[in-house]
Amino acid sequence: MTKERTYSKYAQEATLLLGKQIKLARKQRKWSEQNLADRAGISRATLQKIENGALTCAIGLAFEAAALVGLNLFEQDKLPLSVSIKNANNMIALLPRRIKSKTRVVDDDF
Amino acid sequence: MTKERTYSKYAQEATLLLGKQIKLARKQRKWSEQNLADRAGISRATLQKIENGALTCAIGLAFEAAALVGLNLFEQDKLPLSVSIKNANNMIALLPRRIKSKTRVVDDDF
DNA sequence: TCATAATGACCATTAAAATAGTCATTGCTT
DNA sequence: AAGCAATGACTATTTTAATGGTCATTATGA
Repeated sequence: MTKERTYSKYAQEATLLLGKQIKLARKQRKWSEQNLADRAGISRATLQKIENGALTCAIGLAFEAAALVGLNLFEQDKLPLSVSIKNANNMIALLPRRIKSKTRVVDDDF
Repeated sequence: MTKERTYSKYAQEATLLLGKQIKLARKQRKWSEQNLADRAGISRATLQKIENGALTCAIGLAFEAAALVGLNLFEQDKLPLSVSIKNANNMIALLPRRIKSKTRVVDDDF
């Protein structure tokens, strides 16, 4: 028995939703799986996993496919991603460089 | 020479932004890297890659970390993710099951 | 109707991620 | 001021993803 990894419902649903949105956008563009896979530079098998919400796929490949079909990740902040990145960096810079955890983490691996 | 994979600027920035947002939220919660890694059930090395915007990390692991620090992916649609998934499925069901690509894909692998 | 190609599902192989471990540095707390 | 723990970086090993291939099915365009 290989160590079974568990994912939160949220992570599962977010990944699945991304995949479904990619699939929908691809079909709206009338692109076949192979067509989009070629554009993204990935195999059709991998694209199928992405569209099916596989949690193990590389995030860069999934985001690449999403970008190709015109999906807008992080649409909430209407700012360019580069600006949002800088904003996040600025926020991080305001916080202590090192965090001393007060809390102990519970080991619920039983 | 291993075949070098290229990513669009958009995929790179989206991945980096997600990582920075995770890092920021983690610090705001005063969690150390090890602390969050333990909660997510991943190694500290992997969490570092995620926070640094590595494109190769498993999307499920990244989303898991994001969920743990309270990030809201897909915030634009205020609906529960499960509802959004169903909506996407309904939209997909309205489209032809198979797409006959008219366009040929250009092979720019030179 | 009919041929074609899109889809879904496998499998074996190869490439790469995830891990545990280590080490040096240095910020934070007391 | 001092000790400790957080961070950043790296390595070898194990685990797993990504690939290319195949095959059956069947929706779709001609």
